[in-house]
Amino acid sequence: MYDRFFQHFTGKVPLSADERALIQSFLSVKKIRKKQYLLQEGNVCTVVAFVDEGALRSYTNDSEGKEHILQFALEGWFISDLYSFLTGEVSSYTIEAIEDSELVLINQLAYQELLKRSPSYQAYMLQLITGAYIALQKRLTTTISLSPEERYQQLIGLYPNIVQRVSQRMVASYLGLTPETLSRIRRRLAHE
Amino acid sequence: MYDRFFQHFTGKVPLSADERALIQSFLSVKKIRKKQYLLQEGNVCTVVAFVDEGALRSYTNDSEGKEHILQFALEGWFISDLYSFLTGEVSSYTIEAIEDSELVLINQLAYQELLKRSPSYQAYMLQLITGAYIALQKRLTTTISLSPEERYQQLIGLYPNIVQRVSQRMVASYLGLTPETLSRIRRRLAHE
DNA sequence: CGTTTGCTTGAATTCTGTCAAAGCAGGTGG
DNA sequence: CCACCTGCTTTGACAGAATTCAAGCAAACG
Repeated sequence: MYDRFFQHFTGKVPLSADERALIQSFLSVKKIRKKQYLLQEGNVCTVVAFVDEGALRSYTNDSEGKEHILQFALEGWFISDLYSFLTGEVSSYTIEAIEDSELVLINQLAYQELLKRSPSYQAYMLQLITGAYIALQKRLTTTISLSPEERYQQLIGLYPNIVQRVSQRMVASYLGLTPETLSRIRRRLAHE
Repeated sequence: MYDRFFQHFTGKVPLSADERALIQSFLSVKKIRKKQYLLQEGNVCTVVAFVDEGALRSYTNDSEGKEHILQFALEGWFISDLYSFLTGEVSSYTIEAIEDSELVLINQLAYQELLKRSPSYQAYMLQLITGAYIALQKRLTTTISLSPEERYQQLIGLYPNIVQRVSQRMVASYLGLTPETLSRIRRRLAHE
């Protein structure tokens, strides 16, 4: 159940059996079905979720009600609104399962307690947030400095598995395009 | 010299005189003139800079050589490419002073040593990276979900001091617009 | 005082979004 | 198991918005 999570963990930080047991006692497992929400806009984000199986997305709605996807998360990825999770402010994001999924959850109490009690967990979390920061910086950089076509090509180059599992309208939303424009870009690229 | 830095520090984490002395021994001060570089694209980012006086910006160049500004940093802010700083990979960003500035620098050795030796520093750095993450998330969200006009209005609402000290072409670059388009947006807003 | 740099404005162009329609595919319920 | 329905993708025509190119003007700088 928690195997993939601890595989990810020990890939970054070594872990004794005792400490693993301590950490595991603070975690929980949640199954979530396609189209169900893990977080809804206007609520506080109370968990950090590790994706053991399935796929999720986080998005925000603009003033016209249109969705803008911030992130996809497949197996082995984390998803959360760390801002809301850490500050307790309400979130402006929604996190939704795009496939039936199985998650390992860390709630806010577990997060704070484990930071105090487990040095390995502390080291792991620092790496996790650093990794989230780096991923976000890359996302912002490509968003502001590449053309729509370049953004699409980079996405299929870096994450071909995501494009296969996610509908084109979601890819379009992630890239900041309408589905129509993405369809035309794909046609142009297919005709070389 | 280091006063403003430690003021910022103790605003987040309490600090004994001994620990302050230890930390200070690892820091250095650098003066940098307008238009000089703190980091150039293609080099490794070797420092995290705290702005004691002045203003800087970080930007990246796209395939057509156009600049896209990622961040401004005024007094009391940090600026760096944390990705390059932490991983040792070369940076795709340039950091440039836009005013004569005075900086407090932390290099990579100091960063690692202080993490080992100073618990307060460790706690401070965790908050710093978390803060950087949160700022980046806000930046990305406004970039992908607001119109150019909304982005401009939010910027002058949140950071009126930045708009006053930075040229309009830089504001335009930060907002992802040409200077001409920003000029037209300002005209529309002035005519209500 | 001359040169450079930044801001504004206009006109033409290009790209993306919008609206609409049609074909397909997958899922659901009878 | 099949018919239907809903949502996704594609395509076309059109409108709208931003970029590009060009010029003029003001302010800053050496």
